[in-house]
Amino acid sequence: MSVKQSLLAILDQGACYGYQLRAEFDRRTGGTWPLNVGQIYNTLERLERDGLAERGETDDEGHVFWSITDAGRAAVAQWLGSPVPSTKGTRDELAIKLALAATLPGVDVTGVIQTQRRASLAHLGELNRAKYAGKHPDSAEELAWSLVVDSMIFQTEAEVRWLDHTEQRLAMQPVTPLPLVSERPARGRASADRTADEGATA
Amino acid sequence: MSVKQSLLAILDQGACYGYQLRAEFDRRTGGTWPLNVGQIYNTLERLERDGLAERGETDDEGHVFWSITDAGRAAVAQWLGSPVPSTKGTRDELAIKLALAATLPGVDVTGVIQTQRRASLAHLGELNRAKYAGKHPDSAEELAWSLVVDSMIFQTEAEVRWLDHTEQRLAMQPVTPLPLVSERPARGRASADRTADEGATA
DNA sequence: ACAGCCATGTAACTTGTTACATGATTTT
DNA sequence: AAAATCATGTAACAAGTTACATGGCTGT
Repeated sequence: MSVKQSLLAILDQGACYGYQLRAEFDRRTGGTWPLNVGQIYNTLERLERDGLAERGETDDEGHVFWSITDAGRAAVAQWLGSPVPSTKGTRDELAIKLALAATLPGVDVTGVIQTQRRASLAHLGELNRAKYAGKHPDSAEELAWSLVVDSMIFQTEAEVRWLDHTEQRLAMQPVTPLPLVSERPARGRASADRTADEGATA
Repeated sequence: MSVKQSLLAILDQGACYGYQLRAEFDRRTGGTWPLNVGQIYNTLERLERDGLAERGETDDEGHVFWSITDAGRAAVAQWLGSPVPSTKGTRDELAIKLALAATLPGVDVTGVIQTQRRASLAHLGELNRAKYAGKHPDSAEELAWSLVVDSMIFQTEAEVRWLDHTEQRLAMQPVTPLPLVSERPARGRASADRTADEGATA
């Protein structure tokens, strides 16, 4: 949900045509978010539909220029002024995967963790190699790129730490795998003494 | 892309009907991945379309049971046996947002960072509060839930560290914002001396 | 009777992603 | 002439999300 906003933020600097828009996006993210050209035109039409951008003139070379609307400018300000929406609940694939692996009978959780750990460490190595591959962030482009790489490094490091932490926890307190509940839940309203403890996780 | 796999992994334990499937998923993730009931039926049909699950009998109470196929079992083994795909390039909304904010003229990057930091810390507080809210992970369900919460905590902590790190970096080495390139890129093949340094970021 | 859960499903929609078609221009 | 790039677009698809319709069962 940030491609739309990103393109809009660039459009806020001045009218662009599609291809140029991608170039600007690439330049500012160092290609860390591979953006297909076709996607630009999709997104632009969606922005137009939502009243955030509008199709402008075509110059003599055939470039179709797009500009931002007032509503679009407001959307950019809103985007930059508010934090990234912290999704209540994870959409973290790895966390869910391990939680499932830990509670399903017959799954080698430790094996899953080890495999993941190896892959994450390898990924981390690649990231660090890319980071120090003779590049000194002297230009603004490279600095922006290295910020994104740093973010990936930090996230991956956290992933590894969590994997280790989880492995230790599971070693100390082995999980009894949960089989499928054999008896089906009773129909009708739940008994009244269970309705109060719902908000705990929220 | 893990809902499909998750449901399939549960189906691997035995035939289920839709509603039961969601209950099992919820139980094993502690509701940290809010899964709409309707989504179950969508997903089941997609699994069927892909030959990973198949519609089975309906019992006398009207429950439509689903079971896993051989291909589905293979898919589960594959899923659990291989690491989560490390997307080349981030899809990290926050990283991209900051990279853009840092390279666009007229954006208060520090403000963006501070706002985000406050929000992330608040989120972290909620997570820790939820974690220690009288819950001791004695049951397998609660342990699985607490693993997911730990994952969120680790990720959010990494986020805050990265924000601090980024703020310091930008303070030491201010970014000259990049205006849109005024001259349009030349058409035709790029000059030969730039073709070699593409693979560096990959 | 009514509220509320159990249970199945349908339809629409959002964002992201990929493949393809088309043609102009420019360098080798 | 061939290859590569610039440039615009269309179509289809994948995955997730939400809203809604429908009906049965059960406890208050």
